[in-house]
Amino acid sequence: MQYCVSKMNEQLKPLGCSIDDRGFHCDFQPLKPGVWLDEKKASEIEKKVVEVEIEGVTIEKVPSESEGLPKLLERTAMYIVNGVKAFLEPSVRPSNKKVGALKILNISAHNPEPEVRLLRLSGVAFGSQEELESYFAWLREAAERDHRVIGQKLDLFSFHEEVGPGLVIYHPKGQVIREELIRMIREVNERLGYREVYTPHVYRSVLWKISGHYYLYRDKMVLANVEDEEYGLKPMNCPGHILIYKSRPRSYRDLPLKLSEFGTVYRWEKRGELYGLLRVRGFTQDDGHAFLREDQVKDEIKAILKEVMYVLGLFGFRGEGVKVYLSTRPEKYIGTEEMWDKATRALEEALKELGIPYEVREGEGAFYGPKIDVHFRDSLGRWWQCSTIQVDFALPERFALEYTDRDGSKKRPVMIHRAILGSVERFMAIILENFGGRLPTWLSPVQVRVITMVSKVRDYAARIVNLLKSEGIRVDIDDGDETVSRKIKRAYDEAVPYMIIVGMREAMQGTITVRGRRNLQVKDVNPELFVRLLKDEIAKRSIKQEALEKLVELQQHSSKGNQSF
RNA sequence: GCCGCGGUAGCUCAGCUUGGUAGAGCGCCGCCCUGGUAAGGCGGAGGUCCCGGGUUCAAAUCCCGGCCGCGGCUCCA
Repeated sequence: MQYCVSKMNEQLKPLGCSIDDRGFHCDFQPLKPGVWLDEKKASEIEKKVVEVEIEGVTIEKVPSESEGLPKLLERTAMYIVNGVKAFLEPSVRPSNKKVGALKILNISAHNPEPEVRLLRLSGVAFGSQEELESYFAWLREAAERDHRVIGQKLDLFSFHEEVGPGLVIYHPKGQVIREELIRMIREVNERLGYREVYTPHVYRSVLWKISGHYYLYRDKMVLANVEDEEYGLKPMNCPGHILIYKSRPRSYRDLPLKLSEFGTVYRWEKRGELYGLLRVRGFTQDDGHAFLREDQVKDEIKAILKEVMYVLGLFGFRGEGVKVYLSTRPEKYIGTEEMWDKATRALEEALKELGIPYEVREGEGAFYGPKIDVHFRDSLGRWWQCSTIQVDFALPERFALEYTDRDGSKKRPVMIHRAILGSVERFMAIILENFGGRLPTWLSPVQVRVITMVSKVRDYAARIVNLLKSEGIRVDIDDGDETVSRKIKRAYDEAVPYMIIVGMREAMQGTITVRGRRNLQVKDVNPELFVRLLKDEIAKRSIKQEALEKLVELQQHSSKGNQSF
């Protein structure tokens, strides 16, 4: 690639190539300002790379000449390909195998240093055209599952110019999903002993000066001057919770003190970094802070970890699809080595005692304490990090937190920050993509849709709707004068998990026809039976259509001539 | 913030190269059909062509600026 490009345009000097899980990136330095490539050129390059005969060409590794090269190339290995200098990251091994298929997906600028502007070609390469095709199929699949597309199609949320970029407006159906997620975490918090609090969105900046955010993250904070005083929107919930701790003297008997909040925070991310619900400027964390004695850290971590695994498991993220990382003391840190060792050991022991496999990331901890991050893999094979458990020595210090120990001496508590979903909006985006919009019943904004076959059964349909409503099931009705197949298509398009179809036959018998996902349908169902099974499926927060499966099973045992398509 | 691309009906998009009557499909509304399982038929309404400025007799179309979005880069306590 580097060889081909430099042959095509002498003004572009190859500067390196790296590979990650999304493909390759090749960087070039334009020798004159204004030298650039467009899409037309890119497709010429694609052709040329595939055609070029490099089989048998000697690729010679030569010692990097450090002179005259930008600093960023110091670690890059240099090769000579047919007399042209090329560079590869040390992790990328050279090969003179023929490239079967190549696609340049993006031409962009790469600024490794503020002054250096490189041309970056990003794309994918495969041994054969077929592999490239299947990659495209995957890309199309991912595009169809894009949460921004689903969010609009299912009427969940929207963004508006008048509101501002990165600020989400939730529609009724989107809010149902938010509320269900929050309700689930609320139950988790209850089990863990966290008590929910509520704190304001705006604070005098002095609070952010004490916490240190004002100095470190000022450019990401929303600040406003009102009546000659500066206020700031909260970028984090912890200072608010710390003030609750500080509102009265604390004794060792008061610990652990655990506070939780679904706190909406604002972080002014740069324009280009915003991305649907995955990266926004205002979002809600399922935040929680525990104030602990050192001897309480391990148990707390264990309890949280168990719940994290439970929550991820609810969505089918488990086993090989979950990875846990323990990040240890970085070079720059606060607190004493002894504190760090104790805390890190507590995290490690917690993981070991629970039998959770984990990987240590040496020196990757935050400056204020070690942490555990949990990653999981979605149905498209992508990895995400949402849950985090962080030990913090810094904030107790900055806010001079203390408690009176058994012997009357003043001690400093340890803080744990934890979030299971992380950001509710981000988590929502991930599960929307994971399920392709077809959410489990408990999360579905509309759980059941009643569909009429003829207008004569409207009263019967209304009775069924009322029955479900009275049982707390989210139900709506489609009783317009349209064909049944049209209504069924609409329900599928809107990702409604269950349809109840009623016609003359059902109205006469006092039964319903239940249709679920994957074209599965059961006739002659007793409405009360369905309600019971459905409530059970919802209460268990199952990701499967358990009610439907049970109906199918029951039907197979009976001799009635039911059918499933 | 940087590089590239884009913004036309509620949605998806065509028209823009070459300036001169604003288009399609879906959705919506109405009528017909009273339906048995993933788009029934016919008709109708619906537009500040993102905003501001410029060029021109004339701008959705060409030029400049802004806003918003998209793909990357950088960043993500």
